[in-house]
Amino acid sequence: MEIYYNVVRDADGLKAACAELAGVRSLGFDTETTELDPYKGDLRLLQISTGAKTQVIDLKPFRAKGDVRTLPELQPLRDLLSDDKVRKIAHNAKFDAKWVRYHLGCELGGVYDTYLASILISAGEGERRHGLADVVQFFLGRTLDKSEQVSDWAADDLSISQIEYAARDAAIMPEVLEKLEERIQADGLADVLRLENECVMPIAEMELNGFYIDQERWREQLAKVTKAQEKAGSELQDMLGAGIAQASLFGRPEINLDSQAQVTDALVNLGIPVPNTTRAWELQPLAEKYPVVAKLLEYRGVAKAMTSFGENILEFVEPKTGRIHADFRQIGAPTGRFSCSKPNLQQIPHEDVYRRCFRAENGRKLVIADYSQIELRILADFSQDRNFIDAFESGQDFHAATAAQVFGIAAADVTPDQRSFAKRLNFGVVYGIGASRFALMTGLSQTDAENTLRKYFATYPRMDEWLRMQAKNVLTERQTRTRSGRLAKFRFDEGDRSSVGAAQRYAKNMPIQGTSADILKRALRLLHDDIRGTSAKLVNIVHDEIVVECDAAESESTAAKLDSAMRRAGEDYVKSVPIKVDIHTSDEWTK
DNA sequence: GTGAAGGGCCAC
DNA sequence: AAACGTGGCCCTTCAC
Repeated sequence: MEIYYNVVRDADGLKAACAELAGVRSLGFDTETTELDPYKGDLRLLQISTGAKTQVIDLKPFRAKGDVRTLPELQPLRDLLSDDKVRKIAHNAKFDAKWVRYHLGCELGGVYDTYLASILISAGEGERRHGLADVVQFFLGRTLDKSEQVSDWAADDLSISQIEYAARDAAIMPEVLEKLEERIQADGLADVLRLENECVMPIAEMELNGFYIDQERWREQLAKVTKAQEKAGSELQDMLGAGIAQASLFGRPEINLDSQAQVTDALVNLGIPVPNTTRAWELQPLAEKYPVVAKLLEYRGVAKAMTSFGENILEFVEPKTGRIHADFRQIGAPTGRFSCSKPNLQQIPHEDVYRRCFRAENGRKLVIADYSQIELRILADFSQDRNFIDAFESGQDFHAATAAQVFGIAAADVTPDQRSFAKRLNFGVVYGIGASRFALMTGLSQTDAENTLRKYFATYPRMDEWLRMQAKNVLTERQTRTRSGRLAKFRFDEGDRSSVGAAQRYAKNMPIQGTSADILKRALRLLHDDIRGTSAKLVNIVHDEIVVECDAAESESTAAKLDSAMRRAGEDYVKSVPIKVDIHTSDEWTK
């Protein structure tokens, strides 16, 4: 493909290029960088394309004149990039947005992300990849050469081949958008794509902000866990070894305590009836009778703490900021939920010993907010069940209210046991639980579990109806949606009961889990706009929770903004059930 | 040596 | 026989 491009290397050239681009409403956009991490490398090229002509802006000569974050002659470029009335079509725009934000000091406005669009179109059918070359191949039927992607972008003089590669990636974007838009419109995905596009910049900012971790505190905790692991490990080794015949000159063979196979063998040698798996919930009943099983569970606990939540997390601290900048995937799950890695800040244990290590920097506060029972409220709204909605509207303890209705007693008479039952029921139905699993979970007999579920669904008949309808419709329609219009398609083998069952449970859960994700994403955008220009920074999200760090003096106004953004976002998608946000301010990421 | 699969377990 | 949804990370085991 012939490519028509112009390389910009000075202020006059930039001014001319920006003047030429002024008035164009939709532009292909891409960047080339010397590293993948904006804290570690330089932004080298920005490519901005009308499709017919591509401006390739080389920042290297500008960098020689001073700090490109503030250099006045780059202002026309910043104005163009931050203008949200000018659409920037980019593939995985979060990447480019982070570099623009950190290295040019402005937001990327008007994001249209072809990567997210492609994922939305595939609707959870996981067989397709979504790299730019894959998307171009699939939607345009053309092959895109990505071999220059990993070339040396720090070189003094870039090769013609590098420049052409860079220009081509931006130039192709308007065409990709056109093809994607046909499918987006046809599949009714325009609203959810807007939601996703508007969320890109808040997430880019959050990753740049990072979450402060008190390394000293973390290491103190780690030292305690290390001691506990050594102690539990050697005790467990002795207890397990007691069943093994004294073997060789070298004493008892050492058992690898992390190997299920070896541990299971050792337990069998001790005459312990080991269940099919050695998972904690299976072993728990044996722990009372057999001290060695209790010790195994204790060891597992500390070993998990050591490996998943040990020294390795500190390796992710960025030296320039002293903070952890994790990687958030915006459509991490087909339901629309985020996933998080390197490290996963969504799975830090609840215990204060871990969470208190994540804190505000000196002179600042954390404002921590989460949606109260958002998934149950969404289910209530989808099903329009009167009893269910009433329970929320009354404002009383929801699980207690369920218990009162299921057991046919007054709310005041609900025992803690009954409330706990109701709570597990409430969460179970969101996942499409069955009687046998509920029996296993609660210790009820199969019959009692069935009766309890029957009573539960009799209490909430419209909810029962809605869940059944979801399970029924998926068989013929093979798809379902969230409130934003996010689509999930299903593949299952009609002859295979387990695959049908799995699809039916997912059809019940996906609209609920996915609408919760819709709401969080909407809230992030509203918040982003409301805190612009203040000291507040988004630092973490965990499915139904948002953590913001701000100056201590601004904590009250930040809390009000966060509360308002989350509430409005909830009310955008849930109309007939009140939205409740629990919010508090703290020095640390604790309750 | 490297990578995939499976078990186990952390979060919501 | 079993079946409670979504992730990521660490470990062992096993194949290449």
